[in-house]
Amino acid sequence: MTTPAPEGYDPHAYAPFAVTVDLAVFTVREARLHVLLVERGQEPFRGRWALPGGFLLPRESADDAARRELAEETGLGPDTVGALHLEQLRTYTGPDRDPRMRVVSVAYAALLPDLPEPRGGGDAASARWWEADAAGPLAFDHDTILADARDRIGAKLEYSCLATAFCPAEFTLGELQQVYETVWGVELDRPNFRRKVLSAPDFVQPVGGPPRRTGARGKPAALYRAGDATALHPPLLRPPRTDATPSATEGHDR
Amino acid sequence: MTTPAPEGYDPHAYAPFAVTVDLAVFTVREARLHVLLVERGQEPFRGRWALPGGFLLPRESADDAARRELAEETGLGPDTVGALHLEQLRTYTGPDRDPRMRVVSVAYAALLPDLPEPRGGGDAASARWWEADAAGPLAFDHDTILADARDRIGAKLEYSCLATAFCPAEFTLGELQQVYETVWGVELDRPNFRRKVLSAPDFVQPVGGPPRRTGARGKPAALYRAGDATALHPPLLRPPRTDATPSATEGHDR
DNA sequence: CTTTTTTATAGTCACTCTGACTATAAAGGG
DNA sequence: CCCTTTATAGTCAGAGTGACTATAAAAAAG
Repeated sequence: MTTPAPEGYDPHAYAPFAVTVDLAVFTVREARLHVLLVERGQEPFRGRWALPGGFLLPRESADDAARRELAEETGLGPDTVGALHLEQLRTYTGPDRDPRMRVVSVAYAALLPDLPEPRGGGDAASARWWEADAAGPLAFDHDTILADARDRIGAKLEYSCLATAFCPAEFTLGELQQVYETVWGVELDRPNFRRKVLSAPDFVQPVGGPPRRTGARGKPAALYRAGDATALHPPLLRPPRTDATPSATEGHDR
Repeated sequence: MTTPAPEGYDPHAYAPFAVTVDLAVFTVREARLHVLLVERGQEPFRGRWALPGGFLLPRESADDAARRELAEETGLGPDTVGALHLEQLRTYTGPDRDPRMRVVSVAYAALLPDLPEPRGGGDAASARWWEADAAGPLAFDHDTILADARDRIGAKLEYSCLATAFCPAEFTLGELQQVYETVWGVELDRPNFRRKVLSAPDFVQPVGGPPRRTGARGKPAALYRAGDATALHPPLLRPPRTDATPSATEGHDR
């Protein structure tokens, strides 16, 4: 940056911006994709739901700010928040995206296993999970951010090992498949899914010991934990949708 | 953003940041990947090379700023700049990335066909193409940005139709293959490459008329232009490198 | 003008991967 | 004890891929 650097270099000669982070926090519960939203307590968009987020502190990176805000909104311990998958999505810079002032926002996507209801700790008076499809019109440009985040997550499931971030430490292949089916909105063939996951090196590793027994019906499933790989070879391509879905990875800025 | 919104909402109560865009502008010339760099005229990093870029104007989006800066640095007409492929990479927010002040930078990658030397118009006194592998230590965190940009471009060639952005309006399959080989740093089998490109729907369309005749040696190649597709089905996966290359898509923020 | 060289394009073939499907195993419920 | 449910194993045809060979169309060499 700053290539055509100014002479005296007075910081106030350049337009100051407020910088925030916005978080699209996803989980899969009851076979549906959920997103964490908070209700706004004041204008603008008072009473509307919004993605959690907040301002960067003066000496804080956006990654740090995202983890801090996430801990505040969810009440998760810093150990949990420090370990979870957090991915920078893109930055939204439309000049009118906040009616009060010029704000650029660095958006993140975070993936969580199914957890108990968030404790509305910190400043978020009311935070709760919403089914992603039912997330009404949100404040600011958060509908756009949410849609971009869903697209990105869906795409990354294909060629990364991201899906395990939705699962608890130990999980069955059925649970992992449920993640794919929920995010993609398709049904997958179980033996084929199994074959592909197990043939991808280091995607999952079997965990010894007896299978977990919840009040489930059929044959108990073997447990796995996430492997060391981060990329998926070969990729797990989602079946082509009959209705042409434009990939929507391109173009818009606000 | 701004969920825990303040009461009186004084903009100066929140840390102001300067916001810039940085551009990693790539082209393929003589079978090598090149990147556009500018030499810094003042401190810090005086005399070092850097990615072109600059500050956002008060009512300008980052996309607009990127196109404006690109036009200024390259001397390209607004029509050309308006049409080229510009992709937001990620935003760099390390608190110490600029020693003078707090600057967050939205990084973009841009792809150009091989063009004559940039006219150092605008404020960039000296802008020139550097071979990407020979781009020495750059100013600020631009080495990181450049490396991230190369990773991203290489990955996107696999599953998008991005490669045509490196080619002129009409190109041969050999030229398109050269783009893949240069960016990936591998050699590809020509008949197989041809088969895959032509079988991908709407990746390229043949252009009628006589083949272009430069002083080339062998049988003249048919010309194609970019098709309507933006995504590539099936993807054109790069051959697995013998030396394990970590995908480097994850993690670092500055 | 013929031959050689060079590049583009067509075609082959074995192997792998994939999707669709069937079969068996291990649990719980009646 | 049989039936239902879920997990896991296996099968098979077709698509896709990598490695390779063959032919076509140009320019350069002789």
